[in-house]
Amino acid sequence: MDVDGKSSSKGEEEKKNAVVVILVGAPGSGKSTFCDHVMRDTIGNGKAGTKAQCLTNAAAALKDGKSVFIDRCNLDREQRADFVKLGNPQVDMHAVVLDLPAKLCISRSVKREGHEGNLQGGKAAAVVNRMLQKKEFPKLSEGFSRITFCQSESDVQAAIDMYSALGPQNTLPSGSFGQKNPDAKVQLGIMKFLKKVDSPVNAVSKGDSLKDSVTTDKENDSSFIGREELKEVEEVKGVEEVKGGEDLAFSSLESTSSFDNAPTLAFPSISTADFQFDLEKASDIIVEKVFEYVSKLGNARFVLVDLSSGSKILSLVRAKAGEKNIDSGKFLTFVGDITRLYSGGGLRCNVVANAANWRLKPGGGGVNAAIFSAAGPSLETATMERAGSLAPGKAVVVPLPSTSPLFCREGVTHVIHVLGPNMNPKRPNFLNKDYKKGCEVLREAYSALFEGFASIVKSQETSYEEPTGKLGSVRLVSPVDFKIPRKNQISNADRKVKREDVYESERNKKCKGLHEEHGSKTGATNGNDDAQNEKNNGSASKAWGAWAQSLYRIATNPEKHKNDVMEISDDIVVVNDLYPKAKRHLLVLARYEGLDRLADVRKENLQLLRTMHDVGLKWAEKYLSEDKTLIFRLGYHSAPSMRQLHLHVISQDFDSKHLKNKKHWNSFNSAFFRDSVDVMEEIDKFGRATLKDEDILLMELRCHRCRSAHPNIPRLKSHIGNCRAPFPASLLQNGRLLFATDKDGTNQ
DNA sequence: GTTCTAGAAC
DNA sequence: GTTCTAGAAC
Repeated sequence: MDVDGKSSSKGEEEKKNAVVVILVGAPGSGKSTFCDHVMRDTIGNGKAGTKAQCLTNAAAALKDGKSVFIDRCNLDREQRADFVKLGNPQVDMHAVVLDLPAKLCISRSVKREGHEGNLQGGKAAAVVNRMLQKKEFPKLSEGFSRITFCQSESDVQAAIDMYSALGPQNTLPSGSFGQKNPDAKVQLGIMKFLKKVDSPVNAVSKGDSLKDSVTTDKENDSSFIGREELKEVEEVKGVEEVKGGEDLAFSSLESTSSFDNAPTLAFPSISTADFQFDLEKASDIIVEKVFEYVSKLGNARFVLVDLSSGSKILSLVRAKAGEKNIDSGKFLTFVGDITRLYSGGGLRCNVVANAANWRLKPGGGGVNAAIFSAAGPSLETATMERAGSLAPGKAVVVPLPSTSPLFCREGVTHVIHVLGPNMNPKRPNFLNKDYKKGCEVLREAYSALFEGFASIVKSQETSYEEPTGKLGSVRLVSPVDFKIPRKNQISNADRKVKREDVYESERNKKCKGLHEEHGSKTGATNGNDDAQNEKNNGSASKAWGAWAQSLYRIATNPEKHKNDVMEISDDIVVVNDLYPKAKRHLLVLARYEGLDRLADVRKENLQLLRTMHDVGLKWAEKYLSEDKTLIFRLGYHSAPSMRQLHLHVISQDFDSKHLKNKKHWNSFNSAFFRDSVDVMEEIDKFGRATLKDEDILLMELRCHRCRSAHPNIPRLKSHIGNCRAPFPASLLQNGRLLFATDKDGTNQ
């Protein structure tokens, strides 16, 4: 079935409400079923036609004033373009995206016999798999006035109901609806796709499901809002695409583009929720303050975030920002969860503002509860070290410990708590309708917030480790302060000096030196080391088990491991990995006490990273000269199992009996593996490297060259033994991969 | 029946 | 990090 015509009941004037609905989805996603449910009559009797026939039929049906549903896969933009052209000012173009779990599409396709696409049996899985890899979701900019995403059977049913009920007199709101977490990187393995019934791990809905969006829009009587919001989502999608390419799982590889890395502050509207501040007045102040700071802060971006898709404050602010001609590249509004901007929306924000309470404690509700909960207990500890309470109109900058999920998952380096004026009689510091005072305090609050952000931007532009100290009403404290145990109650002025002392003794001394000075410490038992870890991080960081100490021991006493060590210097030790995961797999260990993993690395370690990289390069080149078929990659694991910072230098054949499980594969072939070149760049720019959560290791198995998915390790290994596809473009950039060179110096 | 994964123990 | 092994998947 290619084209279905839905007859408009009667009369000429209904023509203007005719609609072309393009169904977008893989085979087995339920496009035909969708049409069957919505349609009364079908053109083409369910037989497949050519695209040309389909277009002709569709045009004819439209001429008759009928609505048309296009039932082809339409998974890429080019395919859709010709159908979009059918639209004209009298005809709305809609897209319905059936983005159901791959396992469902596959199992349906496999079952189906004699379906027009001739996709039976085993081939179906492969075809669906391939199509899903290449899918390009439709965007409003292609010419659609409405896009409905369906990501579950219930979404599909809701869409069917909606289109079935669509009479000739009514229209549906414009905009894009129902797309959930577009960044669902962690997918279930293919076997799970085929077998299990549960939905994808990341299918989180935050009230933006199809039904919610539609209702919200009705309540707000505005299709305009829907459309505008889509623009925001689209902008964010743009970001996602820039870095994501065709494979979401690899998006972070390319995420270091300068655009994406502009310092960005995400902030909720202060005081307008629980504190009941007037929205009109608040939106004026937001726009006024953003206007003031946007020009001051170079390429820094500001993002106003609200959870609800029908948010009044967002539309007010958007309209007023438009009037003031604020650069839309620097000030965005965003609908979504402020604690999942990157993982849920592809939007990278290094600083997040919290609408805090005066006690700076978790709980309450709204943004404050969400941020404390998402950041984990380390945020509370860190906050309490900065300040015990907060007055209205003030803000406090808190660097996030690298152990915080908000840091690892979302790339947030700082949280700025800000307290606004309160107009709610049930809350502390109630201003009793005194909006003169209220506006004053709200202005002060945004100034403090943006000054805090400015100070972070500034400190990152210059040296990350030289905080500018007190700035306006904002206290900025270097992240290193976390290393000071809480009991050290010292003045702020003393703190900086003290901090450097701590830093000097705990970080910069090399193992060798430390060993001489504190002989007992290096020989300390496991238990003591763990205690040290606990104390230093001020949070429940992963303790290193006894089995995780071997690299640490080698780095500390390389002379005792003469048989294993290939190179020793003051800074590094080179060893072969005891369980190599490829033909060549060696480790460059840092010989610095306290540098246990990438999360511990700061800007002052940049030279060390460069040294490690150069040593790794030297060894890779040596092996490349011996075997020109090898290809090398240098990088770090986001969360290593073994203590002591180590750089992996690993050939890309992955031909090894020691590569046995998903974790092994994904730790070298997902964003969990941080290329050394990217790590150095991030440390240089931001003082920290972005790290991926261990969740990503459970991701499906994909070939690192052609990106095809495989059901299990043995099959993957037999595939990679033969696959000669070129590597993905992202890996070929910036010297992430090292190839042997010909005599004339060109790459092979 | 064999193959493969994933969690616990080390 | 690996090894061991129960039980799921085939």
